[in-house]
Amino acid sequence: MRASNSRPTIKDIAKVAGVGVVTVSRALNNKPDISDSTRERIVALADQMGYRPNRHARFLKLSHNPAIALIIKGIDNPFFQQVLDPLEAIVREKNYLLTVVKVPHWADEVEEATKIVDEELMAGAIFLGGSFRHEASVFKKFNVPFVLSTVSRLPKVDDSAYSSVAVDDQEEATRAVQHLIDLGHTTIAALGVPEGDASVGAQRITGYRQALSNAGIPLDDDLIRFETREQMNPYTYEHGYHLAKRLLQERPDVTAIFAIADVLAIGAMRAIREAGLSIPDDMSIIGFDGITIGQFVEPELTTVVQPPLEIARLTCDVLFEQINDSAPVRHVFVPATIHAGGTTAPLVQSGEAK
Amino acid sequence: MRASNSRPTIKDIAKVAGVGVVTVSRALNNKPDISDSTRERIVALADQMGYRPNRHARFLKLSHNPAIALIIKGIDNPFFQQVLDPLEAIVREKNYLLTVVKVPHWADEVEEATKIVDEELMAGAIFLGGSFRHEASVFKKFNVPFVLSTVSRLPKVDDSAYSSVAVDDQEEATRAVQHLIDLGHTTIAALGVPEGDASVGAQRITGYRQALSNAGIPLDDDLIRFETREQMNPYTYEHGYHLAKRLLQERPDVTAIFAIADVLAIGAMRAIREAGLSIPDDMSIIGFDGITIGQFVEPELTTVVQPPLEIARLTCDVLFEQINDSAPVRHVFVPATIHAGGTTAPLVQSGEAK
DNA sequence: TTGTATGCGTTATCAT
DNA sequence: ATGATAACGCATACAA
Repeated sequence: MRASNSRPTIKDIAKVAGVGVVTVSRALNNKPDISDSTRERIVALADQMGYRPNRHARFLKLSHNPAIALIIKGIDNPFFQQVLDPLEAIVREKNYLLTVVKVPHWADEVEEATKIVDEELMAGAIFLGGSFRHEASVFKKFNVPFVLSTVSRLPKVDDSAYSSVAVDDQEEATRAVQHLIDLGHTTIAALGVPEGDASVGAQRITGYRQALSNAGIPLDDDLIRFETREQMNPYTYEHGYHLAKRLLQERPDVTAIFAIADVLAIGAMRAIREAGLSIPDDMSIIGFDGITIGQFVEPELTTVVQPPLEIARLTCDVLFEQINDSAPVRHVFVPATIHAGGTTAPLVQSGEAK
Repeated sequence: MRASNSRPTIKDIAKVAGVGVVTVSRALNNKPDISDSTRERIVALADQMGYRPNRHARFLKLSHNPAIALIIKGIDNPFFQQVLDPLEAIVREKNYLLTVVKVPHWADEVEEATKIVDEELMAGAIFLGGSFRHEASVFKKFNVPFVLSTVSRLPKVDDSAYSSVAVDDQEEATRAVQHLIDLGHTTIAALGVPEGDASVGAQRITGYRQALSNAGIPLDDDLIRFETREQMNPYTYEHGYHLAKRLLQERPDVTAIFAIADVLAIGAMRAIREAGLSIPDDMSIIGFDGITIGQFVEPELTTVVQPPLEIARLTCDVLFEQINDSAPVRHVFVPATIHAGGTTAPLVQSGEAK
């Protein structure tokens, strides 16, 4: 039953067609130096015999494997799905195979990627998300082109060591918080980057601090909420829920929340409702990402929208120009937009809070 | 720059170590017939030289590729993510590589799968979701074990042609609709399986009809809503929203909705709110799947919960017992449970609707 | 315990 | 235009 032994090889086809293997190879790969008549004959025969090329054999010889590894960490965030989808389409369109490797959020994504890429002799890699705690050295091991998607600056690593396509997380976060400040809020909490995350989470928090600082609002670290439970994905509705639950208990003076991800915001919204507060009248909240579900919760989520299609397209552009043309590393920033939903409102100046 | 030419092979290691290639091969694969001292020496050397086995070479020889293809159609449904995640973990734990192939919902998933599996000489395949319009014949082409996950009965195909792990979609749908009937509803609409879908969608609609029939409620096909726009994924919030929007305009007599997927239900909830109706007082709605976000919308979604972990585990069980022990095909049904949220309520007997 | 020779399916080189 | 042969990296049967 465990067939596959029955699969015809070019040798079999050659035998049946009464030609040499190399002729078959040429016919199947649209190479020159072969008469149209024999080509057609062979192609038809191969099709009829149910021939499939053996990638292992082919790429053992060619040592060029048209495959891209897509390393994705923290898949739970639906936003990644929204960029993964077009990414996959584009890669396939270029006749490359995309191998998606999900790594648990506590694992070392670069380590995993190196292994896969090396063993499979892949042509390149894309890191979607991820929290890079790495030193520059780990990227040295990487001997194929790679791009960081939705991740921009890496604090410990020199720009020249990698490429990236992302929104300016810090800048956009500042704008988001500025939006809350413009509405009159001054006691603004932030949810929640775990310590040690050296990536988008940290940058968005930096943006938060920046906005407060710009506005002359004193920083209060107690308002920056996160949790560091091991083996727990920080980008989940649950996490946002728990963070907000505690926040509301401990800090009834808060009137607005900046969540570094929509999933956290949506989880927080439930906690806010459970606390008997109304959104946005008693509590404003703004998210980050622009995931689809944000438009279907009540009220519709106000958030910083990252353009998934554009990110996907640019990621592929940068990657393939490195693969095909040996182009140098590049850092692309794409603009985000604030989508005004119904979760933010001007601060009501009165003492009736709580 | 495009290195990978620099990767050491066992030949290089053998040269440096002053031994034969076969000794290296044995050392690296923990084979017997090799002294511990040389093994350790070689392993250390390989590590130091940054050796990585070349899968192409290895599996060209072995013609057994420890890789599983995961074909997933209609990825937009978040429920698939919830089973994909543990699935991936289990497969990796068994030291198999999982290649996820997403196919657009209008493509032929079996065709795609056959190609990949053949070319990569994969050991097996898992179909996650999908709408199988196929005749039995297409499965004959498949010469490796495969399992349909979250899909049970295929109308046109004999049971002996495939394995499956899923809830009993028809039965559970009947229970869901029965739940609405028990609350006193009689004018119950259903959202939305496109015509031609021969899979879970159709079965859940069949379950809906069954429930009405059991209760002696006359069937009204106008209450079964779906759309057949080409190239449009039916399992989205948007789709549910549009279906409900029209339904509410055309049929103000409806008091309850059965959605064949949670995404549709959640999309519909927005349409219901926009129509000025309250959930569940003016309109009850029940979903199917048990996606996480259902617990974070307001009110919390009442739904039929499929157990993703159990489905993932059983899918792997069935697949690997076929791969390793040549076990026969098997059909596993897992029980679902109705999660009582806040979107269903007893019918209020009065004329104030609308 | 270790090494030599062979072949997996394919493509490139060099012939004819 | 076509074919014989070598080579890709690895693992196995067999010999030493």
